[in-house]
Amino acid sequence: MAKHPATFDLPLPEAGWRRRFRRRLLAWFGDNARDLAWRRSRDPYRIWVSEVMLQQTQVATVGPYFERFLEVFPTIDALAWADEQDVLRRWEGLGYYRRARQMHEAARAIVRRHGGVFPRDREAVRALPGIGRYTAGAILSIAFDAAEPILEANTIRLLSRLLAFRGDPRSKPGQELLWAMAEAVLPRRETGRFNQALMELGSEVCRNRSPRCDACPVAALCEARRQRIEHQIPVPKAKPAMEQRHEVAVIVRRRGRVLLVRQGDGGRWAGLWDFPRFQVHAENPANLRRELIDNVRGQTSVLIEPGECLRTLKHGVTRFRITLDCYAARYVSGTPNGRADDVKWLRPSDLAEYPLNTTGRKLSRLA
DNA sequence: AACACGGGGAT
DNA sequence: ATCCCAGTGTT
Repeated sequence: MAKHPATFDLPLPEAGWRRRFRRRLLAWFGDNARDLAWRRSRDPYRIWVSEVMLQQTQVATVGPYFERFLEVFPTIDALAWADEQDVLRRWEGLGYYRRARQMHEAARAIVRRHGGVFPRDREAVRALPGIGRYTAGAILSIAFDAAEPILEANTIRLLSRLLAFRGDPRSKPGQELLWAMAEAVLPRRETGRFNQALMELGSEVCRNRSPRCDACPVAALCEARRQRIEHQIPVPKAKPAMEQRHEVAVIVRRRGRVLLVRQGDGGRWAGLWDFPRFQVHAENPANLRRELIDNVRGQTSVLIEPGECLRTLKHGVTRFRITLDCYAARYVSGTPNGRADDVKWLRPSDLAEYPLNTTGRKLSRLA
């Protein structure tokens, strides 16, 4: 191992190691690359869509969304001119909906600033909303073979193990080391294929729970393997305590229509529609009923008569485990608050046209 | 550095 | 039930 810069904890590999690593990795990838939809084209737009969908989202989950999205929005131009509600509708169920809104905004920026052509310039790409260091590197290398490194979940694990890096890979110094490693191993040519090979190996062989070192083409080059500490790397993420929370959603019916509200910017499900939904604190049914009525009135100025609980769903978000009771309610009188854009009485059959979050979609089948 | 952001796959 | 996933942007 070569001498390393003073800022790093560990030495980066020297030239001979890097050469052997690349050769073995690429040979392995030639035999083991999965046939993924976004690997069938080098259109930067398609690569971009796949990379954004794949942010914090598993390959298996993205699968069905990718082709459907591209059927409806086949080009940057098509996406740029689309209605945001339509974009969100195609994203429904994928989560992290900010990604869809930012990609829509970025498409408009590409039309405005770059004539509708995806830019090749690193700074221009990084300037687009929703494209950070990883996604920029991935698109530029995969679409254009630019000499850009990548660092994401799979390669963090792989590179950490290759180096036997015992620190926290999410920390500032950990990130610096691993980005330097990602750059150090990068070849001059075919950087896109190489970066995908890194991710593939990290995903399929250098797995989180049970790494398959017996099937790994670079096991002999792996410092964690040599020390038999591959199971201890990377160190697990600190988990914030889950908080229990109780919410109520209300299906307010009036003359064959149901009341929907649109979530404001910045928070959960921004831009999506939902049934009126509130956090409640009451323990017993009588108080809960009172609280429910007050909440609906407070947010919609609508008087309701709540019926029985239709069903209870449980779901978790980042910090909360939520129990959601869904009530049917009869409209009595009043007018919903808010702009007409944000509050609507919809025919149940029209709910299909509106982007809802996943629990909202489940409840919509009761409406 | 710590958080918020979603939903589902894997064990 | 728990951890994690082809991260980004804000505080």
